[in-house]
Amino acid sequence: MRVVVVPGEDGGGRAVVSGDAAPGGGGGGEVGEVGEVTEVADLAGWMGELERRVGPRWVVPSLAEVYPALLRAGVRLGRCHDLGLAEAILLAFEERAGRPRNVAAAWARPRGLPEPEDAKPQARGEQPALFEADRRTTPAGADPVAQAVDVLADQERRIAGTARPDLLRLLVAAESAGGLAAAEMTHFGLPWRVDVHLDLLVSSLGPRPAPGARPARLAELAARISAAFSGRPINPDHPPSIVKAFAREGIEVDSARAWVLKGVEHPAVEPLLAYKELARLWAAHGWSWLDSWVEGGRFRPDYVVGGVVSGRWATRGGAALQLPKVLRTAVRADPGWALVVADAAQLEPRVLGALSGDPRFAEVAAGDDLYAGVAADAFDGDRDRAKTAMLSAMYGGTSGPAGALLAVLRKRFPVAVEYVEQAARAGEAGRVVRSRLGRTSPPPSEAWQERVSASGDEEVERRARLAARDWGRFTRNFVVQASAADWALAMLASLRRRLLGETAEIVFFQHDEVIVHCPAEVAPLVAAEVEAAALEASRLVFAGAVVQFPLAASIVDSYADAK
DNA sequence: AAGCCTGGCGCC
DNA sequence: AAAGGGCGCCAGGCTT
Repeated sequence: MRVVVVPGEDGGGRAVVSGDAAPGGGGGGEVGEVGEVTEVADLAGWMGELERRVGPRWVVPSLAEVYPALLRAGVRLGRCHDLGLAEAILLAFEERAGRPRNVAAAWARPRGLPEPEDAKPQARGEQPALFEADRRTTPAGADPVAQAVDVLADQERRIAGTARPDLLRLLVAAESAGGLAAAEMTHFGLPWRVDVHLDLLVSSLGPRPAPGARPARLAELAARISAAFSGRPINPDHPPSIVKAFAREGIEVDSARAWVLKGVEHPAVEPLLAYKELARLWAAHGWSWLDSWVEGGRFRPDYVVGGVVSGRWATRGGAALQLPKVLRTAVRADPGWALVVADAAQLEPRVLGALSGDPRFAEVAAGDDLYAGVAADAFDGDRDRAKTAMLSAMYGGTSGPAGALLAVLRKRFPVAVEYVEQAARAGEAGRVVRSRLGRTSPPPSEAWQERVSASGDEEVERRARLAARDWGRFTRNFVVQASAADWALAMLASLRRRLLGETAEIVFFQHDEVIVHCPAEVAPLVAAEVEAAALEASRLVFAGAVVQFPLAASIVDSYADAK
């Protein structure tokens, strides 16, 4: 059973029960009978009750808008279809990404895509039209629930009309499960020991400075930097002034990046590198970060499901996906509880192996360490060179030794390398590419089209080639990154479903890594479910692939102790 | 003052 | 032959 729900005001809403689509989508994904619309005063209570009794698949315009309030009311949902998330995937698939046609989709649109001119944000308080007119089959002003039913049917029809409706259906289901998991992760929060974090800040930066002042340790380093430049005051936070200061000493550097400075012989280098590292900690994850993001021993970032075109998540505020490794020690299980930390090892090269079906690659990738296997087969056991070669294949790197290493890789694993090169050629030609499940790369902009097709002097044509290659690198990486995101999302969805009846909270998910917080005695079961979820994701996303996707779980007290 | 850009660096 | 993909966030400094 499916229940379509559109929230209204003051915690109420409207709902309608809708029949299930014909099994297997053989009937073209028609929505079955639609019942009477129910006016609900206490939406959370009503949904909680129905969830317990029936456990339907809920259909909502936007989980991000509905689910947090339900969670606060103590209601968790098992299964869901988020119309906005599904719409974003379908519009991209149909190469119409610029025109989301309902508010939820506009909200959920991956960042980085151009804002459509006709999708200006609604004024506050104004009741937005749920759907734009272009595809509406119900009359203007019709019940929003009826419109949602209509959109659901439309989406199912569009999915059924694709070459692989099974894969796209899986992607849409996984995306919605991700929407549920994301809201739950924010609700539960990542356990965060403020005292541990504060100790770390004080021991590395000194006591918390007054507002507007620099921490003592940074001020000392700044003084040492200025002293090293003949006492002339230098602002270490201003890269151009650092470049100029070195130039005055007769040292030409073309940037003030840490890795550039590492190659410079000068007394200012050591304090500068130390300053950069500490300034980063202070600015990005210092006292004000703690004030803003950690409350009651929990870090609660806002996750943006599908926020990256490849299907990776983004976050809004809190920089949750860039937690520096030194801070992992602040992530601790509650007393009597444990963290189950699981990380898919070498996910992207494994994904490339599975996508391409390269038989020799599958053979050497069988072991725990894929790069070691590739090295033994093609690089005289030199793991670093094997890794560089693989990364070049997936990222399009060509500088330094990368080109030559890639040539070796191509000779030994022609099928795997051809897979990404074909994606690169598609991008260079302005075509879209798709992930394993059908997540589709955005089409290049019109500005790109013009630049690439420009003809004229040598410089213009050189720029055209560069622009084409830039986009080729993007699509080359997209097929791997987005298919890895497919797998990770399917794994998360599977894990979430497996843990629904347990006392266990998924509290963190970062591209290829997941953290579960649970009572210590439940941890072994959770670890087993993590591995089962990885197997299930592999079976669903890469059916028949020889390549394995190990997801080893470790049970720890502190995130810093994982692996 | 607010918005945008750049350089830089954290994570995958 | 070929400038390694994706993000978020910060400070500084520019423009509006």
